Amino acid sequence: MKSYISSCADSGSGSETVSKCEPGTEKVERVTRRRMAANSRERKRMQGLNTAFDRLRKVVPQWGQDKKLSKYETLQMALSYIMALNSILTDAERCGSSSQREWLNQQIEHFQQENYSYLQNGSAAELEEYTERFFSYQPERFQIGN
DNA sequence: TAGGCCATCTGGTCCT
DNA sequence: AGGACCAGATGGCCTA
Repeated sequence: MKSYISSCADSGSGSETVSKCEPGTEKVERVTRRRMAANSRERKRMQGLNTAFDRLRKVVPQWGQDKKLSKYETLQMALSYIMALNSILTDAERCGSSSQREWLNQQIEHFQQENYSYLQNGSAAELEEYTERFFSYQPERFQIGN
């Protein structure tokens, strides 16, 4: 799999180890067990994090159908998506109640069209620039909690 | 082949 | 002491 230079605790997953410790002692064994347990916990933690990213990918607009968003892109998209929804809700409060539904539909459609074309043709940097321009990103407006 | 993205290992730090 | 979290290092895979 992968090779790493470590102090003495091998992962048990096929790593190549350059050992600086004397083998066979109780202390070494204990350290090794702890390191392996820590590695296992870390893998599990990262898997949980990746599961969360996958769930997030399912609820934000995608790059077309096939391209999977990277973690960075997923966070950027989630940010712009939340800001867009927030913007829509904020502006909707200023609308008359009779035309509100129609206006909301127009806003949502507009967001989807604009966003989709950027996602298909633009780079991450362009998307970020677009997001700031289109939504007039103002961090202080979107602070949550204290 | 270079660069981007990712998984994994590891040691440090903080918290319980 | 041990677990959670984090950042750096490393190497594999994929794509332009």
